[in-house]
Amino acid sequence: MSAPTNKETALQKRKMRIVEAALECFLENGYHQTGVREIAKKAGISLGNLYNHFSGKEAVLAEIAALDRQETQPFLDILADDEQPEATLLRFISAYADHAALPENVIFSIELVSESIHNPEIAALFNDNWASLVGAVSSLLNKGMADGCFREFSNPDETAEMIMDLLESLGLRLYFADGGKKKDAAIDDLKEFVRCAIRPPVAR
Amino acid sequence: MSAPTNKETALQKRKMRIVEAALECFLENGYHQTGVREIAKKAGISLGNLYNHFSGKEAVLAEIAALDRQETQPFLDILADDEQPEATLLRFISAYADHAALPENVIFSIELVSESIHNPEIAALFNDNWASLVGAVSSLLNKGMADGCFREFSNPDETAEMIMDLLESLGLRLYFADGGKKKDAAIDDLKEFVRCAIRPPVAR
Amino acid sequence: MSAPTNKETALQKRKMRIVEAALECFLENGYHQTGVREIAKKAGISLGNLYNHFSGKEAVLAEIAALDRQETQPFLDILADDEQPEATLLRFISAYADHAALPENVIFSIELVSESIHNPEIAALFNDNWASLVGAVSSLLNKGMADGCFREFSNPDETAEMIMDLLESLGLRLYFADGGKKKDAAIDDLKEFVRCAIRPPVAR
Amino acid sequence: MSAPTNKETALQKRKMRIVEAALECFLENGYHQTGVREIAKKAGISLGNLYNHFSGKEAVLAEIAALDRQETQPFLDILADDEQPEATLLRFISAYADHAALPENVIFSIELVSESIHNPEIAALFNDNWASLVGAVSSLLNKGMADGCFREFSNPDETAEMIMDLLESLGLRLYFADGGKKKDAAIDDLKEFVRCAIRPPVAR
DNA sequence: CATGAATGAGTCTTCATTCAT
DNA sequence: AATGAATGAAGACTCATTCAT
Repeated sequence: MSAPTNKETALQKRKMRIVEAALECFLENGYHQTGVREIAKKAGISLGNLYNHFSGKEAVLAEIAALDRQETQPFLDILADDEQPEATLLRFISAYADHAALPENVIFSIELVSESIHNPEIAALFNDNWASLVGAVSSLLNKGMADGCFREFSNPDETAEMIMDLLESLGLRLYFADGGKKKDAAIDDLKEFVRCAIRPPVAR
Repeated sequence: MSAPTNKETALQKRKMRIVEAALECFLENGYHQTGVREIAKKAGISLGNLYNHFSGKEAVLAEIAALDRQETQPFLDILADDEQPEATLLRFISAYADHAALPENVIFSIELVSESIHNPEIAALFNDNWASLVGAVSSLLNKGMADGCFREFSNPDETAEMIMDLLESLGLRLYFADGGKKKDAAIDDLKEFVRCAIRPPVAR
Repeated sequence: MSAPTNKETALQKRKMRIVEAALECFLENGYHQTGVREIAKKAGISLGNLYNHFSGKEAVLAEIAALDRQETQPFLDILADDEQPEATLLRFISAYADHAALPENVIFSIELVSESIHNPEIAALFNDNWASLVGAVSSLLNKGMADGCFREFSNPDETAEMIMDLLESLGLRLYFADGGKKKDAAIDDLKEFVRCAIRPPVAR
Repeated sequence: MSAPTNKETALQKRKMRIVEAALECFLENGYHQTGVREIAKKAGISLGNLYNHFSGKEAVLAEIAALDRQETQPFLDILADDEQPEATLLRFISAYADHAALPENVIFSIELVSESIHNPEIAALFNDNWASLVGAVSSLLNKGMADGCFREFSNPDETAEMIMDLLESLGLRLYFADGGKKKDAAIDDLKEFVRCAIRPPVAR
């Protein structure tokens, strides 16, 4: 494998510029309302040249979705620490909620879900990301069950999904509440809700 | 109140036909991918005539969103029975989950949320619906707290929102799982999750 | 010939209402920018009913142009007094300039001329009106020539046309000057110009 | 100043082709009756490409109006010679009348005036052109007054406007007379009229 | 790799007019 | 005479994409 030449990294930088420009546009006006021209302009390149880097508008969206994967890693790292499952889970919730509550992430999540419905390729990327997070949470739940610090879930995978659902939904809710709701309080409520939902039948 | 004339009802029927046609189209191809021509064609009327009934494409979407309100009523009715809060809540969950899991409802929810981001009018209609459901659930939670059959929520409203979030998310999840997941099992898991989340600290 | 019944006059009134409404619309937005719906609405009748009175949008315009003829009469009356040709001509100029300077008349003249280019029927009506005025002025010029108070025109008809041109143009100019020009001063200048143009070679 | 590249001139040529095509269409059917498709077709380009050169239909009209300015220059040149004001003026009248009598110029003038009423941008372009001509005529009149070969105008600017009015109106009149009137005779009559209108009180 | 002119199907919407009631 | 729903062609304009340079 040859080391990346300057040319190669320059190209990647160019691609990055496009992706970033596209992301900005999508967040501001939505995927469908954004024109390829607009993206190229914001990226500072010519319209035609964009097609030398991406096969089309959709490919740009796919690239963004793929890059999203990178942002997932820190959360997987948090979940990897399974010494104290409950503490870890709560730490994860705090961290992920902070991330999911960013308006840009809310908007982009919706845009992605919405696009997923009629676009299998995007759906696949989206599911991938989701599955890796759910899998990690699920592992933690299993560990906690084994340790006896969580109750017996009849279906840990499903429980993991529901916890993730709550986190994503929180972002959406805060977005539409539009400042009228305190993020930190909402996160605390979510933690309380989850803690109750996973604690063993008899309080410790 | 004067009785509706034949003309009036015929007009309403026509409007209904358009709304139904539009709904079908939106579900099949999404709001943005659907052309006004397509709607008119499916409704069996001329393109121009559609504009005699609606001011534009967006107005059709708004009408659909407004009609959605009617579908909400049965669930409010269920929640109104607060004799046995827990049983009522579980009944509501079953009913609403069934409803939210219908592919058409999933798709339409997403389409509506997605549109809400860049379209305040739709956002308002959507929020209205949501608020009425959350309010009803919240009332029930308060009653349950007073009765002692639920734990003390530090914030019943937020709890209600989370329960609703779980229900909406369930639909989405089942939709993307695309047959690979059993609806009934998932609903049971959700009930279990919520039951644990709201029960008093010491098991009854 | 039977006397007009109440019904007949009511109909004419209705037609008048339509014509007036149309005129208002045309002045405000121009003939092409005005929709038939708009006219009907302003006239207080239904869209379909307008077609019971006029064969179409163009027919309404034609009717307006025809009615314009009536407004011409007073000026023909002024010109009919040929005792003192110069005084009469100057009186006519004052009166017609006042009329031609009204914004509504300017706009309508332009609209009519513009439409005349691609529409022979309108052109005919327009020319009719014009010809009757030019004819009357021409008669006056001939009388003045015979009386010796005007110079010998090599072509009185053409001279009459030019005087009328100056009057119509004055309206247009005042319209676009938009308040920056004094109407009365402009009329005085026009009178001076015409007086010089028609006086005999040696000053009286 | 860098020399225009081949590309630049090719582009300007393309723009010219569009402008010419549009002009043809406008003359034939009028501005409002002409569709953008028609222009593109006549220019031999695709519909969409027209929008790469002009922001819209109106911009094409504006460009035409702007180009009209160039045609004005020769007349300004004629008027610049103020050695013999009367001779110069008469030469100008002949030249401008010839120009103004061309059917295409008549039609286009009307179209432009008509559009000016509801469209300030076009009005501005139109006024510009007009003002430059009136200004030049006015200068000449002033020179002629100083030389004593013209009478004392109480308002030379206004007089200049009236002379221009006569010229424009002549075109219109000849257009509607539609062959029934001799252009040259009409021009002679106009010259006679103006000569009388500007000569000093006592014949030379 | 870079450019932006060129494409043409596609967008929503408006319009004058007709017609059943 | 009166209504307004129905028609469908025409309106201006946008778009993702291609291609010659």
